Amino acid sequence: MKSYGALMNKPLEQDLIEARPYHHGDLRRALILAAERVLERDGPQALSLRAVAREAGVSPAAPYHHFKDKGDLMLAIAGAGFEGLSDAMRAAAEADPDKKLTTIGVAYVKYARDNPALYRVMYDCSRNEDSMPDKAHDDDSGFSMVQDAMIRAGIDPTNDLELKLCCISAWCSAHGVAEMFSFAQFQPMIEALGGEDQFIEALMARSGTYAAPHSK
Amino acid sequence: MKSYGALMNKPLEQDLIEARPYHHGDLRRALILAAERVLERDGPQALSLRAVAREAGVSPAAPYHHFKDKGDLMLAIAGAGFEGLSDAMRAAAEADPDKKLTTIGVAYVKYARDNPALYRVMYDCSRNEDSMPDKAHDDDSGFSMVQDAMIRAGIDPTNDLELKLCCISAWCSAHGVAEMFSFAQFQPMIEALGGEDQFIEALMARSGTYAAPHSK
DNA sequence: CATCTATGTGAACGGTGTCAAGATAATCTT
DNA sequence: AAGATTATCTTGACACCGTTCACATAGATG
Repeated sequence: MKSYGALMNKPLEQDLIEARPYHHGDLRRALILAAERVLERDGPQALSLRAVAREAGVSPAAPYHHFKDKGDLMLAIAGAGFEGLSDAMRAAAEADPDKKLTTIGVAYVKYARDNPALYRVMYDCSRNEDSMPDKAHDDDSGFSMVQDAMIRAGIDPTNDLELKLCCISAWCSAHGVAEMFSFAQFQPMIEALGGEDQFIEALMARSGTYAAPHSK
Repeated sequence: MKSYGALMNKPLEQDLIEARPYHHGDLRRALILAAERVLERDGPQALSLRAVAREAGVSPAAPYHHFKDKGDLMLAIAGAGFEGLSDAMRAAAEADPDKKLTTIGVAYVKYARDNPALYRVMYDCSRNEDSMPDKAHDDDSGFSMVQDAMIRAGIDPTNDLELKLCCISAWCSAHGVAEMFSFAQFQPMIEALGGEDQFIEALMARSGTYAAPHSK
């Protein structure tokens, strides 16, 4: 028993944590928070299991009592990220009386821009464990908002196949912009447009005009 | 001197290599080829410097005489990948008399589908070292093909800003589809459409209708 | 109280990227 | 041709990683 005692039996520094199901702090949640801290501070390639454990003040083996392996931890982090993403989209949609598609798409991309490391983890681990972005398919989540906006944009709501195709296409476009907009070679374009926000909005406005041609 | 003698002073097994600037085989190229072999055989997460060196039959430190570090090797692999990608796009464009945008986009996505591990490496390392996808900006490369197709689609060729914006948007969309189309939750949709190809074509057809609205 | 189980530690294994020191072989100079 | 130079490769080490194991400890349960 040496140096890991930071949160042994004592309340966590951040009293954000309310429940404490076990004799030590709620390490599971503490680990996810620590992971997000590491992510923002040191970037995604520094996000190792050991670094997270270190940040949380526990031994390298401790996380294995709460997560099957590293991928499982990443999955939990990604889950938190997807929640934040869908919150951001919802907030944008509610602020826009027309609930336009581009409004939601811009919110999506801006979230990715503001949380680049987290966004990377979200899709990195959802590629490996393909269980994850089912979360994005849940009814109260982003996908249904896109669907609503798509109907508002003129897609026939009774044509389920077409509707879903358009939603998926829009989702892919947003993801593509989110991943690429920070490429160095776009910098002159960003300056020409007068800022990142304008660049994002310009891209999203051109990324798909879902209208009559496909909705028959 | 133990076991790394595979290509010491002897011609490389694959006589694909013509030039041999130094006293041992052209290890630089041999490493890139070995990396591609590892990538296809064991997937992207198995692509370690040591694995590549092992595959090429040299010691773990040998690559450091040809590449600054691991990222530099990845960069070289990605470079080869981008060449293959632009070849695939050009071939598709030349096969299509109308040189339509979707033709090129579909070729892009299919290349990503057929070389998933390589495609991952291409964009993984181009995010870190933002020097890379300038290669995709070279004049004889993909970007100018997209530009041509964009003009053919009705974008005003004299409006350089608008033209570039539309190209970037199309590029982002293709990248988004390329990264996401293999997600598990899209499987039912793929079956409903009758195959991957149809799915890709449907998505690309909806990903951006670059027409009058933006070209004024 | 004693016991059980959930949760933590410590040490170890094989893997990784990277580097410094030494060996070896092609090239350059004379 | 011989010696010096330089490029290339090996060896061995270091720190870090993910993971597992045996063991310690502290709440919960009886």
